[in-house]
Amino acid sequence: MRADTTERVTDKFLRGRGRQRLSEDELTLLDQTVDRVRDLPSRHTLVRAGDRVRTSTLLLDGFMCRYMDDHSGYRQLVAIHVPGDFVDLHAFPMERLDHDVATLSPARIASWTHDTLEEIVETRPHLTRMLWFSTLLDASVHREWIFRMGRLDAEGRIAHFMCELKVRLDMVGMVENDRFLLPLKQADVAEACGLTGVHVNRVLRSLRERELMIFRAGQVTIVNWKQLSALGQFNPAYLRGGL
Amino acid sequence: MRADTTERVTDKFLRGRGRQRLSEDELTLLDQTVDRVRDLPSRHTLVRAGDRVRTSTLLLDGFMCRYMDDHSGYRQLVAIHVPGDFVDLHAFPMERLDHDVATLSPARIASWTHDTLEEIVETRPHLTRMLWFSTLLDASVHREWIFRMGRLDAEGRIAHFMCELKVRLDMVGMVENDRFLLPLKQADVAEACGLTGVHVNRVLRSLRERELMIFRAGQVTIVNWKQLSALGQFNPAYLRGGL
DNA sequence: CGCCCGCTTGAACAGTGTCAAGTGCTGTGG
DNA sequence: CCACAGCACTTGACACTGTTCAAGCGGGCG
Repeated sequence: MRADTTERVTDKFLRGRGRQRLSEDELTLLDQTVDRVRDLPSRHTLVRAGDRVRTSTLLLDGFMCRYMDDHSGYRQLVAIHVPGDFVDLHAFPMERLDHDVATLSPARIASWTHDTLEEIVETRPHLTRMLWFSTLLDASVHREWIFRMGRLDAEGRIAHFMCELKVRLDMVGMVENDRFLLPLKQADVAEACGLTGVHVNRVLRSLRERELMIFRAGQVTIVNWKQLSALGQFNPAYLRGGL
Repeated sequence: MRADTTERVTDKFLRGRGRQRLSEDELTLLDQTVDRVRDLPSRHTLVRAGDRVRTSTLLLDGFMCRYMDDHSGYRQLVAIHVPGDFVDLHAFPMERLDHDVATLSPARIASWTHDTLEEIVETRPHLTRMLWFSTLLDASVHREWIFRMGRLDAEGRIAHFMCELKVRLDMVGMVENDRFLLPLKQADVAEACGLTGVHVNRVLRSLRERELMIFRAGQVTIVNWKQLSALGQFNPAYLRGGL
């Protein structure tokens, strides 16, 4: 499909989030030290909670998520990832993860061994700091999710979730005319927002009927950004890392 | 009360969470480069969202929190901090924060200038990695909070919250006989758990009557750890960073 | 063609929020 | 020493949001 086999794997990394602070040299280093690039099928688990992890993964194409299971086997998504995101860079300092990492759609990923990252930390303070920064952006998003779950009702949560995805996808050039592909089931949205699938269905209908947004057939159309972002109390500052 | 004016400021840092990986040398360096140690009154705001931050703070004594406000002025706590926690180390790579940082009780803090941290990053790769690690532990806690809000009911959330505090305070020697001081109002617990103060009150009563735990007069007594941790689906692994 | 999965809808119900009133400390001033 | 104010906590009645359970729909794919 894409004719970009020569595209650098770091092409989307930190786009719109301080990428300009990465030197050409640093990007090249990352590109040249990639261990592996590969494709994963949809709904494939890449890392399981508790596993010892020896590589870290950058998402090049597709959607991934991180989640935790409760006692009854229900999932709670704790993060969703779009192209350009390091999905488990935190595994480098942590060694083990407290959650699973999986694809939501077919995905293309690049990975670096932790030995390579070790060497970067030893020799490249500025690049190290940018990698650190990128894991902290994830933490900002986590905090916003806590806010979303703690203070917003079902409509607000879904509105906020969609607003976040719109801005994040926009940063990597994946939104056109307020429209973007989102290969998620309603049940996935429910798992991300702490709701049941049934209720997500009802809220989506309401948002559609009130002409705020449409989510259908794996595609989102933002119809009324102003009202939607107000409903979700959405302020995109947290996605940019305050730079 | 405490006769430890000669105590190192880093005394509690990362205790129970990989502290043994910090060398004596590294701890000494941190101790010697402290910029300021000072006391803050209760309910004092240290950093406001959006402020440019030039120092980072380690909590020595007392309780602090980080929170975000919603449109109607209601708060959502996104983190709570106990002695030994760096409360805003993430401000070093981020420069600005997306949330406020405040004390919940009188507190004693130590701070380092970002210039000092910059120098550490330039010259001390291993220490840098440990500082990075410590910010990732915060992120683990964030994820657990997302899970708490998304998948647990009111009882589960409060049980989980109290279990987390018990383990974290235990790591820094602040629990005796399943009992610890917690200078929070019921309204604070509500803000941490995404509930109303009224409902927190009811749940606390129920937990007390069922002899799972007692929270009264700023003190928590865990009566039945097994049942309480089961109710909160609590597994402390995320607090130790998988080491 | 028929099955399966994801989406849709309805009805009854449970959990949590809201509103309002009341209790019991603790600290303060007369 | 008592009266009172203020604050956190407590309780009850009621409304509402979201869940649960159950049934039906529709389109893609073997």
